[in-house]
This record gives sequence, C-alpha cells and structure tokens, in this order.
Amino acid sequence: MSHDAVCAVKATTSPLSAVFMGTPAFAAAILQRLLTFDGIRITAVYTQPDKPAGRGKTMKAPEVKMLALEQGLPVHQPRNFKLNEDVEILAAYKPDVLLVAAYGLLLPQRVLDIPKCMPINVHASLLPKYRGAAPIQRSVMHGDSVTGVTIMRMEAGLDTGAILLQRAVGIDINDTAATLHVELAEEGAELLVTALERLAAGTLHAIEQDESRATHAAKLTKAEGHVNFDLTGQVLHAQIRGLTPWPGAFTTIRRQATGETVLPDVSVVFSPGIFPLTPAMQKFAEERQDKANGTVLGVVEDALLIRCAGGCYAFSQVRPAGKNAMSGRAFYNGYLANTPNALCG
RNA sequence: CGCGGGGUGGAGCAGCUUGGUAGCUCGUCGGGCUCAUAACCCGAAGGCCGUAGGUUCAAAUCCUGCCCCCGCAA
Repeated sequence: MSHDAVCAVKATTSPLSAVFMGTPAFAAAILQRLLTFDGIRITAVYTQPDKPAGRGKTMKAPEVKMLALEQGLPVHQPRNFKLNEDVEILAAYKPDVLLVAAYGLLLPQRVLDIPKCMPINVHASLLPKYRGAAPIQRSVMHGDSVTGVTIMRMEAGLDTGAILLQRAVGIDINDTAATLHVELAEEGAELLVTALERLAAGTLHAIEQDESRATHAAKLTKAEGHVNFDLTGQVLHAQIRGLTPWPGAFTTIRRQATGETVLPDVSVVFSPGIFPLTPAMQKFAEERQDKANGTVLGVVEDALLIRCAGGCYAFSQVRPAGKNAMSGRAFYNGYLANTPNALCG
C-alpha cells in the first residue's frame, strides 16, 4: 500500500470549482448536500439523458437534473464522451475537481484527466469489496451486517481507484436495499464534504486498494428476484431485503382447489417478512415439517408462512400481479382459501 | 395514440365468455362449547356490483364515454 501525494494542485483557489456528475436519487442526495457546502462551487451538472419511463412512457428527467434545474445550474446530458465536442464542453469549465456519484457512465481517461486536481467518486461499499453496479443490493443479499461508503480517486478501471476516505455503516436485520440506499447517500455526502475539506487543507491521503480482497457486485437481473425456497429463512431474509424494491422477490403460486376446480396460477411479489420467526410461527412450521419446500403452510399472525429449508419464512406483505400490496392474511383469504398444498415455484 | 391488470357488503377474491335469486375465505355483532385460544359449532347484520348513458322484458354480466387505482423493457 502506498500513500500518494495528495494533489499536485493544492486548493489555491477557494472555493474549489467542481463539475458534478450523477443521475438517480443517490446522486441527487449528494448534490443536495454539496450545494450547502461553501468549500466548492458547482459550475455544471452532468446527468444521463431523459428517458421514457412509467405509465404512458412519458419522458422522465433524472432526479439530479430536476435538482440542478431548480438551482439554476447548467445541465449537460451527453450519451457518452466519445465525441470530442462533448469532452471539450466539459473541459471548458476548467474544474478543479470532478465529483461523480452513480452517474451511470464509464468515464474515459481523457475525461478523467480534465480536472486540475482529481476526479473523485462516491461508492456505496467498503472498497475493494463490492466494486461495480449494485454494491448496496449485493451486500444486503449476502447477509452482511456492515457495509459503508468510500470516497476514492477515480481511475479508468471499474471502481479501482485509490481510497481517500471510508466510513462503515451498519446493516440492520430489517434494512432493505431501499433504506440503506438513503442512509448511504447521506453518509456518502458527509464523507465527500470531509474529503473536500481535507483536500483544501492539504491533508487528504490516498491508499491503493488491496486487489487481492476485491470482489465484484454485478448488476442485478430480474431473474434473480425469483425466490428459491431451498434456502434457509435467514438467507431468504437477506436476499429478499436486497432485492427490495427492485427487482423485487417474486414467485408463482400453483393452486389446486379442493375438488376438480383448477385455479389459475398467481404470480406474486414479496416484501421482506418477519425474521426471526415468532414462537407461534416456529411451532406452526415444526408441526408441518413434512411439507415440501415452497409449500404454503398457512397464516399465523397475519403473515403468510411458506416452507423453506430448515423451517419457513413469514411474509407479512404480498402483492399479486396487477394488484396492490396486501397482508399475508388478506392474500391467503382471497386467493388460497380451499387450496391445500399450494406450491411456489 | 407503447403494453398489460383492476374497481363487487369492513378486508381480499369468485361470478362476466354462454344476461335472469349476490357466491367464497376472513372480519364484525349475538349465542354456544372450552381451563383456554388465532380453534370449533349455531345465528345475524352489512352491497344503488366505480360513474354516466345505451341495448334488452331483464344488465355485476353485452356496447360506449368518463373517473380512479395498479404493474412493466431498472
């Protein structure tokens, strides 16, 4: 590990001039904080192009864009930096630093070279763990109890830059990717401000990442949301929390009514349920150990119990396709009455 | 004019294709059983079937307009 010199250009100019790059809510939260920090002056904001989204496929502006426009900041939305013209526009701002958070674009070296001081990135993990697109979701899905934020000097590689500052954040047993997202954005924003203060003071140090401990947090696919009931309740709990709110944990329930009637399958999306189980749930599950994994066992305390490895998982909220979310009990009463041995898969 | 699901007593659903008594699970209320209960038994209340119009002897059901909710190529 080497301790690099801080920055060739110490903050002779105060405040530092910065160009901010980011796209979703995570980035917007950081931009919001930077706007109240007088150590820097943001001269331009870069964000992904608007894209059609939601019902009606209407064009939707990224969160960062909306905030930037509100603040009267110049906004740029190039698709990438392949055109010289786009690189030149950025260079014309002559920024001291480039502040990047969840921009959604890999920056080529010639863009990283633009800031006089350095390009800085906020990443939502304790690097070198969880490099890549989905650090928050992956850390929750793996059942980690701690994650964090890293401020790093950007390099051309994917999240490989030297670490400037790190701060750990605990993952609560009921945190979801959504709740952690908010928390990490706040921590990341504070830490970035601290880093910028140290940069101005000349006390910021960079430490190279330990390559041997690096892991990659691949982007989530929709298929990963398919719940596998051959896992234990503890693992399921972690996975479902990491998959919330996107892509969501889902399954298809096959229903066989008493008698000849065949009911159509229902596909449902689960919210994280109750873990650990209450004594009543545990007892209920133990009495039905013979059922196959994925079998709907019944309802206890408003939660829908589904058999999984080593016991069961208790879903307190279920959302059938095309419906609003409802309690496990409501779902059971409405969809699974008189359908013994309904099976997920 | 992107695609799709839906609006039925307090909750969640079925019924609509093939118009003709309002169904199911749960909850609520009354009673019973029980040491007891989220269990069980008996009984009851509660719905202009989103809305406006049309077709018809007859519309939850078929047709049209409108309103609202929800999912999706993060």
